[in-house]
Amino acid sequence: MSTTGLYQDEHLEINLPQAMVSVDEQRLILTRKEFELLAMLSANEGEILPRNVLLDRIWGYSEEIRTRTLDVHIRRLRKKLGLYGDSYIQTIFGVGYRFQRFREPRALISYQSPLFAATA
Amino acid sequence: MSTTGLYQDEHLEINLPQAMVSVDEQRLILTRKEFELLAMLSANEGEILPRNVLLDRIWGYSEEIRTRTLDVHIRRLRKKLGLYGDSYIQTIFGVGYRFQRFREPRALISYQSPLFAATA
DNA sequence: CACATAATTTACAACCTTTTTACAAGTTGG
DNA sequence: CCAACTTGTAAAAAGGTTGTAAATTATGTG
Repeated sequence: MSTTGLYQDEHLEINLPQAMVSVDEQRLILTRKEFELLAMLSANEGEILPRNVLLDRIWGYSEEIRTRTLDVHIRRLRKKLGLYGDSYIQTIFGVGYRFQRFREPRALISYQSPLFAATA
Repeated sequence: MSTTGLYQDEHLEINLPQAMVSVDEQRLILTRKEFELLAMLSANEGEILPRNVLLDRIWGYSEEIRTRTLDVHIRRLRKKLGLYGDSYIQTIFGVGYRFQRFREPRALISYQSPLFAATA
């Protein structure tokens, strides 16, 4: 996301200054925490945000606090993002989460190494 | 809304200098407070106006004053705006209110994942 | 593979905010 | 002074937000 606080791609539009988010032209109603979470993630597009950083910045929680609150909020956010939820918000196992720009799904390409090709 | 103090769309027309508001060509009779509220909101189209700002600017109330006056006036205003009341004046939970331009409702698009499409 | 750890998911309860209704006091104009 | 209108408040009802618990599923490691 740029420093203007705007993000836009084929499906998703985020306007941080105006606190507006749309998916496929459809306005999304986010709660404050959901919005803060998406804001923080998308403002750092492509960067991995560790759990403890998110919990600190958004909740003010220190490391000692054991909670699943972040996970649940991630879930709610993904759900509201609909079809694309999982594609925009990636889980980095054991570390945190990352927002990534939408990428058109590509057909998978098979590769058969000539080295191991069966001989007729 | 522009700096001219005019707002107009498919259904609603607001003329601040002349203090005239119409919905679907029908003149609306607003009380002073209702008008001030709509004026302030519409003059800041798209912007979230926090409760405390509205209460300060329109009522001169400081933060300490606990009152539901704003909510009740919002209600009366929405009611006079008729069918579109809720669409023009959005509630930002825990924050305030926002005036937004009318948006034609869009038809929802169904999506059938090819992965789960029934095979004929 | 078995185990430990992490994340996902669902459901729920507590808490807080807004909405709605009704009423009473205040105001205005004839 | 009366009638109609405006305004603010109280209180109940409705609704939204948030964190947690707990069961389930996924992931990584030896």
